[in-house]
Amino acid sequence: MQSIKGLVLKGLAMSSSMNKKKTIAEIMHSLRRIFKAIQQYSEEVLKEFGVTGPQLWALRTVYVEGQLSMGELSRTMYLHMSTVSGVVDRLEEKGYLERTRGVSDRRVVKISLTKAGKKLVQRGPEAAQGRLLHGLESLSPKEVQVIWSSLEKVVRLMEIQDTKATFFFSEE
Amino acid sequence: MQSIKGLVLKGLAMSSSMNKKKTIAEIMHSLRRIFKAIQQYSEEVLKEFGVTGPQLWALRTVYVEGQLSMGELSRTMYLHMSTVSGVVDRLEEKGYLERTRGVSDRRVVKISLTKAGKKLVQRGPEAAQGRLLHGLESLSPKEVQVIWSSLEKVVRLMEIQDTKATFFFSEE
DNA sequence: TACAAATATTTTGTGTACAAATTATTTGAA
DNA sequence: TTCAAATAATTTGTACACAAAATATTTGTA
Repeated sequence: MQSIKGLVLKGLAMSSSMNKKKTIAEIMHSLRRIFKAIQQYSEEVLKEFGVTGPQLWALRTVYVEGQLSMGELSRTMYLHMSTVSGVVDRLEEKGYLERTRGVSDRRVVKISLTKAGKKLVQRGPEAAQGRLLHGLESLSPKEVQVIWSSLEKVVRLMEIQDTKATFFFSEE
Repeated sequence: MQSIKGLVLKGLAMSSSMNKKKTIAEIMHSLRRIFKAIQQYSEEVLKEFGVTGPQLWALRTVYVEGQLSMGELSRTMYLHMSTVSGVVDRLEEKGYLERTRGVSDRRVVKISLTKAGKKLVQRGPEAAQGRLLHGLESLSPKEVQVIWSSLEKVVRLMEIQDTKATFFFSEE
C-alpha cells in the first residue's frame, strides 16, 4: 500500500556531501516517519489487545512506577494533564485502572492498576515501544548508544529554545 | 513551568556503560520530547501567524512543489489523505488555498496557493522545522550528518517490520 | 456497450494532544 | 479566623491523525 521501501532506499542513496539544509529537511522527514510508524503500530496493538498505544503506555507506566497521581503520571509520560485525564477515563471504563482520592490531600487523584490491568500489561507488548524495541534489540550496544546521543542532541536543541526565544530568529 | 532543564541534565549524566534496555527507553523518551517540542512550537506559530504548524507545513509544501493533487500532498507530507483533507479544508476557509477539479480526470483535486497563501509562506518561518532548523544550523555538517543517519536507521528499523511481521516477536 | 474493478477524494467515528476555563481543595498572609 | 492565592484535576473547544465506509469518476474487459 505504501511505497516505503522505495523511500528508504532513496534516503540511503544520499551522499555524505549532501548540504546541511537538505540534511535538516531529511531529519524532519525521518522524525515524521518515525511518528507515523509508532501510530501504525498503535493500531496493531489496538486490534490485538483492545487498547491503543498510549493507553498501554499509561498502564505500563503505572505498572513500573506503582501508584501515581495524575500530575506524576503526566510528567512521566511527557503529556499534558488534560490528555492523560482522557486516557485514564477510557482505561477506567475498560476496567484496567482505578481512581482514588488522596487521603491527606483530597485534591489529588491516585491511579492504580486493577487485577485485569496488571494481567494485560504482563501479556502485552512493551507499549508503543514494541516495534522500535525489537528493531533496536538487533543492533549492537554501540549503535544504540550513537542513536541515543543523537536524539539527546536534538532534544536539547529544541528544548533550549524555550528559554532562549530571543535568539530564535537568527540571520540566514 | 516545566522542569525541562533538569531532565536534560539527568539524561546527560548517563554513562556509556548504560545497558541497552535502558538506552532504548531513553530513546523513546527523547522521541516523545521531540514530538512535544514540535507541538509547542506549533502553538507559537499559531499565535503569530494564525495557522497551525501542520497548516503552515502544507502551505510550504504546495509552495515548494507547485500545484499538487491531494494524494501527492499526503504522500509528500507522510500523512493520511483524510488528515490532509481536513487541513486543506481549514486553509481553504482561511483563503490560503484553492481546490480545483482536474480537467482530464475529474476525480483528482488540484491544490494551489492563493495570493494570500503565497504571501504567508514568504513571511512565515519554516513551518514545524523552524525551531529544530535553527538548532541544527548551529552544529557542524558532520554532527548533522550523524544525527540524520541515526534517525534513518531508526526509520528503517520501524518500517521494515511492516513487511516482516513474521520475525516480530523474537526471543529475549 | 455495459458494468465490475480500480482509483481519488471525502465523510464518519474514535482517540490523542494541547491551552484555557472551571471546579474543588489547601495554604498562606492579613 | 478569613479569604485570596496556589495547586490538582477535570471540562471545554480546536485541531490533528488514522481506518473504514461512502461517493464520484475512470478504466478495463466481456
